[in-house]
Amino acid sequence: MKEYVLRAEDGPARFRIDYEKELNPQQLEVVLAGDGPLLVIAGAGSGKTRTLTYRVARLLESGVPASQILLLTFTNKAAREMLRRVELVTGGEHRRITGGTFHHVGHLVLRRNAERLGYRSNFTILDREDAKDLLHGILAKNRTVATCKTAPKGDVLLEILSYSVNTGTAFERVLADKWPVFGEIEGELVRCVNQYRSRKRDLNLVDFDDLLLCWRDLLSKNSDVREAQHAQWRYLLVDEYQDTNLLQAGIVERIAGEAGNLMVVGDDAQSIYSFRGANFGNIIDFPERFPTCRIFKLETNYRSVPEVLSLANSSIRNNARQFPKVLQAYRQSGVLPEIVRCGDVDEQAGFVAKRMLDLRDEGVELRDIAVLYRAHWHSMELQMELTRLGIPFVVRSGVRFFEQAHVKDVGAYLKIVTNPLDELAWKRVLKLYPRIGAATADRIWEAIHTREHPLGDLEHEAVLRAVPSGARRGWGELAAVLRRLDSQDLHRSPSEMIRALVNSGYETHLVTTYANFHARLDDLRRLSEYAVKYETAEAFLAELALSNTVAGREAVEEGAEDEAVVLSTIHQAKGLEWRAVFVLWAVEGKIPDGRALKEEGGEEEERRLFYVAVTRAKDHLYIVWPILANERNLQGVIQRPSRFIQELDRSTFEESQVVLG
DNA sequence: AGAGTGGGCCTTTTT
DNA sequence: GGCCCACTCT
Repeated sequence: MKEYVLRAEDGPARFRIDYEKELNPQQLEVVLAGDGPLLVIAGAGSGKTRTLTYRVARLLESGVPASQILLLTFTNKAAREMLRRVELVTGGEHRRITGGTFHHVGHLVLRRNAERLGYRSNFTILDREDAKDLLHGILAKNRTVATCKTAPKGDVLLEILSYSVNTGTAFERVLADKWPVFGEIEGELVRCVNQYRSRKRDLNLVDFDDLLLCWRDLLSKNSDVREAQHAQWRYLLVDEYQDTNLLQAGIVERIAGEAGNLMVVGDDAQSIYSFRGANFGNIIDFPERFPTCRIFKLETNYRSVPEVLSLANSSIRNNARQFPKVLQAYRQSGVLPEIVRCGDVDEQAGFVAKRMLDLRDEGVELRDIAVLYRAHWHSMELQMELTRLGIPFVVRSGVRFFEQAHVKDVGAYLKIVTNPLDELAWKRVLKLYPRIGAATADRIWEAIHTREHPLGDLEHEAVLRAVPSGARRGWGELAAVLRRLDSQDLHRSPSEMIRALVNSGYETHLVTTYANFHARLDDLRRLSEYAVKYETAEAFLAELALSNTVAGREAVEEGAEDEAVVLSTIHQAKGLEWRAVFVLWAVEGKIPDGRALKEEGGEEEERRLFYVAVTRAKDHLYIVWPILANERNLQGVIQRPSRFIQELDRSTFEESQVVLG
């Protein structure tokens, strides 16, 4: 288990920084500000990370022990980047600060206080797919729901529940407001949700939301815990505050206390996560919640040429709800953004690919180019075109690395060994063997989980009775693998466990099941190497569940994207920048997304998303849209350019049209 | 009865 | 690519 109590022997700082030289006056003010609550409104590209980094350095320099600093970010990537830069600035002193996503730190807190919350400390974390499966199973067993025509599927019910948890709204309320179609089976759905909650407890499982919920409740109900954490983390810094939800704000506020040293940084114009409960009000109302707070603004943009910035400003001006601020360009004038009209989807892909090659000839490296879009599948045609032309690319969307079947399978074996009551893991693994499907898996699980020592009784008569004769051989193999993984000679090392698993049968499964087994085997080899960092399977599994695609990919295959163009959803591009950015599919229905528009405040959120997309560009910005596209079963439907294009000031862009030749 | 396979249909964003 | 359903095979 990773402990979050860090070095006790923090000494005085041994580095010197010339803050006046490194920072602009606005940034400097933030960095040198004294104790108490601080709100920093940081525009896109205004050196937010830089400011946070120097603020941390300054705290260390003035004698604050690293162990008293808690740095909360939104993504793993942001966390790693921040800690790396702190280390750089402070001269590489290995002063460990508690840093990570809310979920990550919540996990550490929960491990430590599991018993108090009614869990055993070897609990495992459900990722989205696991949680969905668990709910699906409960729904399928409910007669009323199963026979009802308009019943939610597992993933929909999970979304409703998650939204209710993250916004602190009663489940029934969310159901009535946002999913009225399910009104008639409300009572049954409530029952299912309650079953889901108790199943998690019985099986020693927590989902993503529990990591936050348990933490918040722990702080609310136990003044001793609150005081301990308040004393431990005397300095809290929170990045991307505009995307935090009520739960997260509650956690931070409880730890910091009313006059605590809480610094929150964010940009209301870049709030794009309200669909999962992010609360705009956290940042807007911060001054009211913390009456003694001081407010700072960072308004100089260092990233983009003024042309890109004018376009961005011209767009976001159309939003009513925002902090007034004027973002100013620091850089010299460059080229105007281009809005490119293409004949159809293939031309759109063709244009982007060709322009990429031109840019490369002009000296822009491929890794400095990104294509951004609203939804995963919007990049399909482009991927084909890039493949055809041999242009290397990495896709930062779609199926996540850690969510691929073979990675999930390996995780499931490890989960069984660490938490033999993990029903989902058992069933996933069982179904990998011949002649074992859902029904047989259920029966075997029933026989196993009632044993006092599930892993010790694999060949017990009572268990064997549940295994039909056709499946006996597979069961024998599985039992042997599990005994091997559970044996002491692997030293409980997740890395060795993965290797042992691959060597004792799983490789055969891959070879017989997947055409691309070679790539998958490579993945597992890298996964095993990556796992060396973790001493216990629990720690490793938690990392698997809490890491997103980007982090996972990068962690596992370092440097693979050195020479490649990046394809990403706009959401995943937040906080990043490239010399050239293409915004794909800028048509009504895609950007803005048709469904998102139906949500309250949907148009403004979609506009902020557009704003995030365009402000990723440093030098070159292309907004591309096709006139014709296929929709459902209709071919060649005429598209309308995005309203976000139409409302732009005409002087902020140049229009062009694709002529293929 | 239950395992396995193929076709049809849909596709928001994520810790 | 994922999910569901209908169909066939054991």
